[in-house]
Parts: sequence; C-alpha cells; structure tokens
Amino acid sequence: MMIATYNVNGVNGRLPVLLRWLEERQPDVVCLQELKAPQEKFPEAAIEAAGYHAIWHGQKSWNGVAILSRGGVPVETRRGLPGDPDDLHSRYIEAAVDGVLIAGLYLPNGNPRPGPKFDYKLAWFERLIAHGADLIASNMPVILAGDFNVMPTERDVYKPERWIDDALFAPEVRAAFFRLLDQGWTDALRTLHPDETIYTFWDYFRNAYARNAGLRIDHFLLSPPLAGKLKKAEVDRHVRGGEKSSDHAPVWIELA
DNA sequence: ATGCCTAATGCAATTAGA
Repeated sequence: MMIATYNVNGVNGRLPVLLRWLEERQPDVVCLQELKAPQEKFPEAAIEAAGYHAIWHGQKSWNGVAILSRGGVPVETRRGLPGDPDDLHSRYIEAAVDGVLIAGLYLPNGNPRPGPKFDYKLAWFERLIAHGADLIASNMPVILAGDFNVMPTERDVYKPERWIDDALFAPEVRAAFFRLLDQGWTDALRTLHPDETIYTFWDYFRNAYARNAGLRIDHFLLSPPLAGKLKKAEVDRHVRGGEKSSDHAPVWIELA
C-alpha cells in the first residue's frame, strides 16, 4: 500500500501537475494540502477520471485538505481537529481507507513569531497532541500525514542558524513535535533514512530549489501497529523541479 | 530588515505562504 502526501499550493492551478504525478506514481492513497479552493471548486471530476475517490474540506483562498483513494472509498471519520469549535480553518480531515485510518493535516505556519498566528500554531499543535494520544490509545493502524510546518532537527533545514527564530523551527515548536512523536509515533522518512539530507519544500525565492536550500516539513507519522510494516519512504523531488510546480514536493511511503 | 516568487481574489493591490 502506497500512501502519499502533497501540499499542492492551489489544487486548481496545480491540476495538470497533480494529474501527471498521479499517473506516474499511482499511489493508493493521497493526502493533499493547501487546496486554496472553496468546497464547490474542488476538481472532483478530473480526480475521479484519474481513478480516485475523494473527500475534501475546502475553504475560500486558503488552506483546504483532501484524501484521495484509488482502492476503497474513504470513509470519513472526522473533519476538523477536536478541541476548538471556533477554529474554522480547513486543516484536518480523517478517513478509514482499506483498513488504515488516514489523518491528513495542514498545521498552521505560525509566522510571524511572536504573535497571534504563532499562538494559533501552538494551540493547534496542542489539539493535535491531544487527539494523537486518543489515536494511539485506540491501537488502530493510523497514519498522520501532511504538512506539519516543522523541521524537527537541524538535519532537516539547509541553514539551521537562519531559522532558529522562525515559527517552523522555534524550540517550542520542535518540542511540541517531539512530544507528539514520543506518544509512540514513527517518523517514517527519518526512520528509514537516519543520516540523509531530506527536504520536501524549497522556497520559490532565491532560486532555492537549484541551490537545494530546502526544508523537511512534510511528514508521515505511523502508529505502533504500522511501524513494522514500513518498507519505503521517498520524496519525488523531481516534481518540484518541473514547470508550474508547487513549492512542496510529493512525499510517499510504502507499507507491507 | 527587506525583497526575492507564487497563488487567490478579482481586475489593483493585498494577504498569505514558509
């Protein structure tokens, strides 16, 4: 079973790139982030024509998450992270797909720090940690997949000293990531590639991709029942180098 | 410290991204 995550940065503007990559990679399940489209503007027909069932939570202009599946129909279990009924951002969607619970998430960026956006990021992270504990306690096979907007360690950023005060690399954000991980989650990419430089995002600015000035911020976290089934974990970085690319590359894992 | 680039909105210039 191959599960992928891809922050598309605009699902409609990115549709040709997305369809080409789906055809090439043929993942079984895909979590998408930053749809940047209202609910009614999701390209449902094109996704179906490509062979995928889809559920999505859209939002005008920003955010937006989706789960695609070419096997079983995703059975939605949750839309929106519990813990704050006033949070209207479309950042979390969860579904059972072929016996695995898939949580697709888009954690807030949080810049500038300090400020209300950073406070929102930390609060959102606390809600994710609380929900993560429930998911671990369920003993179900669960995958948290998506854009976490966190570089966990210095190995995950091209120039750590430049990012230390940034909301993606601040000590309290990295600490939150490891509190989540310490519940028993497995960081799939880092586990299979402990010493590699792995990036999933390259800024549009400053020719970042050509300079390989990247960040590892898109992650797969596996619950204990899945940890032993992890076979592969890769970044399709060539997609980032293509025409009209998102600033993120697709990332995927393979489970036995 | 800011701009560098890109997308969405909506038709100019702003907001947001990371």
